[in-house]
Amino acid sequence: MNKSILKEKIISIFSSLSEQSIDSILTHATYLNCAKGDKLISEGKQHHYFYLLLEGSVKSYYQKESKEICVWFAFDNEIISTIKTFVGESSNETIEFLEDSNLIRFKIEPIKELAQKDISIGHWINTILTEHAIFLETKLHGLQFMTSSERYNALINIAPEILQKVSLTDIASYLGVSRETLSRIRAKQ
Amino acid sequence: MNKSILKEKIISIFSSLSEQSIDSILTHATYLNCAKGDKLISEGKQHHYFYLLLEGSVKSYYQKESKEICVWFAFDNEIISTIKTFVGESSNETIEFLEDSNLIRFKIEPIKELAQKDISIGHWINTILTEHAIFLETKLHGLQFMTSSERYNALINIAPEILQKVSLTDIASYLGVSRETLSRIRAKQ
DNA sequence: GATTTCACTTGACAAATGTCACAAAGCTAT
DNA sequence: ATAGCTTTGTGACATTTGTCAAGTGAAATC
Repeated sequence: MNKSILKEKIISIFSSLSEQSIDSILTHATYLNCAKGDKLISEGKQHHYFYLLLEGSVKSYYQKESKEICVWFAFDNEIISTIKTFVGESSNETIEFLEDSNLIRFKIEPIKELAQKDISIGHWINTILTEHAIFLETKLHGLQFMTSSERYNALINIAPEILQKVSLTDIASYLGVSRETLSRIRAKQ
Repeated sequence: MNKSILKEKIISIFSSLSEQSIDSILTHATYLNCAKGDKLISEGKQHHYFYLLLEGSVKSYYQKESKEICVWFAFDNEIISTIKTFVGESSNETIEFLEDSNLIRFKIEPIKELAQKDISIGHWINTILTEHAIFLETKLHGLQFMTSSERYNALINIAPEILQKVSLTDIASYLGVSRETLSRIRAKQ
């Protein structure tokens, strides 16, 4: 994919940014292809990039003994990062591809420096952080407020495509129930 | 409390900001006293301010039928807001004082406008958002990863003062267990 | 086409937690 | 001090969910 097609796509996704700001961001961007099963960010490690997932899907999970507990999933045109690596600490999540994917990699530090000069980039990062916080609050609310079957129904209402892309095992851990319990929830409907 | 003492205090808390930035923020600030039981922000309503809690304590909770489910607590020198009201939507949390408290109220919109001009204020808001997101992730991780007694022990290790200021009923809902279960967890130790 | 592998389902049982009811202890105001 | 209210603790029981084990079905591999 050449730079100009990339730029088209980025302009449409980062609609809040001026073309000039996008140009300065693209200076620190690289196009990438990754295969199903590849790990993008690993638990316990620092990581100096964040990503825009152009096409494909990933899951983010914690490791608990031999089990994985999914925290979130991302699909086409979503920003991928972890807060911890974004502030320079080591990640507590692993991010893994659910299918062959292509994405754009951005180096965090230079973009943060840009944000110190270009206020629209600062504002853009702000928006991403805010949206992430709202996502986390909504998820927390669901875990404390709703029964597991309510959470399941809410999920497939909001993001039905998840059933096509994500295994029921991963969805169960995302919902905070065992694989078997999710199976029974689905059987009752 | 007069303006100069206030300013001293704010300088020590907002250490990342220059004195000039603090001055411009203080233009939109008011000193406030509130009594135990008062509600600062109500579920379902918009709210145009955020706060710095100077002395005192608050709880933030969702209402579920007749029960309250606590989301977070705040004590001396902490910033108080809800993400939803910060982006102009109506709150899904209620914030209520656990004791007589004094605080500083900041009008959100003018401060956001300041952040568009003063990059250090933008960066400061950014830091608050990031810390909040890390708090939420940690809480989520605890809910999906730890048993209730592990969560209880983690809480009183990190914030032992919470036992003095917050009722066990509220702590139980914060931990995601019933009042009775928390009582039994405590009895076993 | 047979075999292996993987994802999912189902059953049986145990463990954790919620719910309801009531008792005990601590506060508040008179 | 006492009455009344709120908070916390405890017992009995029901419900939910997890765990272990076995079974099914579909896709992948040979």
